[in-house]
Amino acid sequence: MDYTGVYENESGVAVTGLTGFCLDDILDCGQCFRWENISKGHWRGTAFGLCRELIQQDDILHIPGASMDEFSRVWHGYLDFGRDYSTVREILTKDPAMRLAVEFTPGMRVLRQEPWETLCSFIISQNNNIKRIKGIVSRLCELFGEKTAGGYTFPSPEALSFLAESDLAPLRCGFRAPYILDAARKVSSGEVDLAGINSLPDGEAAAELMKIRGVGPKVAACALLYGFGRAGILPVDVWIRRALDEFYPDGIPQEIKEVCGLGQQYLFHYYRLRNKSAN
DNA sequence: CGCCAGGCTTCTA
DNA sequence: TAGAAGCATGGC
Repeated sequence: MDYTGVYENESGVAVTGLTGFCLDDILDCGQCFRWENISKGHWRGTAFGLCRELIQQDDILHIPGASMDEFSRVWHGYLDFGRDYSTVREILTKDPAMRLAVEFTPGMRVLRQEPWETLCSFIISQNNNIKRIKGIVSRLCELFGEKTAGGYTFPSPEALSFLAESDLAPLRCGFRAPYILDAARKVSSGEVDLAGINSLPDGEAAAELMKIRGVGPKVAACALLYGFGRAGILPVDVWIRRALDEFYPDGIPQEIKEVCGLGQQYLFHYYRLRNKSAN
């Protein structure tokens, strides 16, 4: 367990005794696109239709407005508290290159996001930069999501399936517009069965997602890792490609394969920040 | 201004 | 079947 207690008080929920948890690293590492930074350790965003602030002060996470029930239904899973990251770090640090990445941001975690939102967001991510991905996703939610207290939900595949390509023009998402619509239509019709993904092995799960135009190996891998909790799947983008070439010319060591998708998140963040000034 | 971005589809040899 | 070109848009 990566926390020792959860309490509800008049302002919301507090998660105490956190270890291996750094909100700033978790929400600003390219795995999610709907969180806005207010100040250090303080973020606002929407997940599972709930607009909340997340505030970390040392080893305490505050979620104003949340209830105990909401925490166990939504945030426990979203923040991946069901997984013991001290064990994850222990496995990853067996490998010297991965040790560098883990020690760089020991508080990294991989969120467990909504499957459809994750798939759609990473369709938008292709050949794109994180700043602009956030803008497109934000406009998508404001235009086609449902208004909630403080924000907007991520639009359902059904809602998007009725749209024409011209309706998506305000998103300014370029060549990705037909991909979004194809995904929405295939998911809402059941031609691509998101609910059934969980019962498929990795390869077949990826193949199911790749029935959608604009979904290739990388987008499918991201959806499976971030949206379906497949810790052993490793998305390879341009940054990870460079890191793999530098650190693992002979492939990923067998001993870390079961959590290499999680390792990828530490590595992505480490390598990107090391080889760029920032973003 | 030019290069590039959490890639994919299509064209070409 | 491998490799390159083309793709919209805007960040830096």
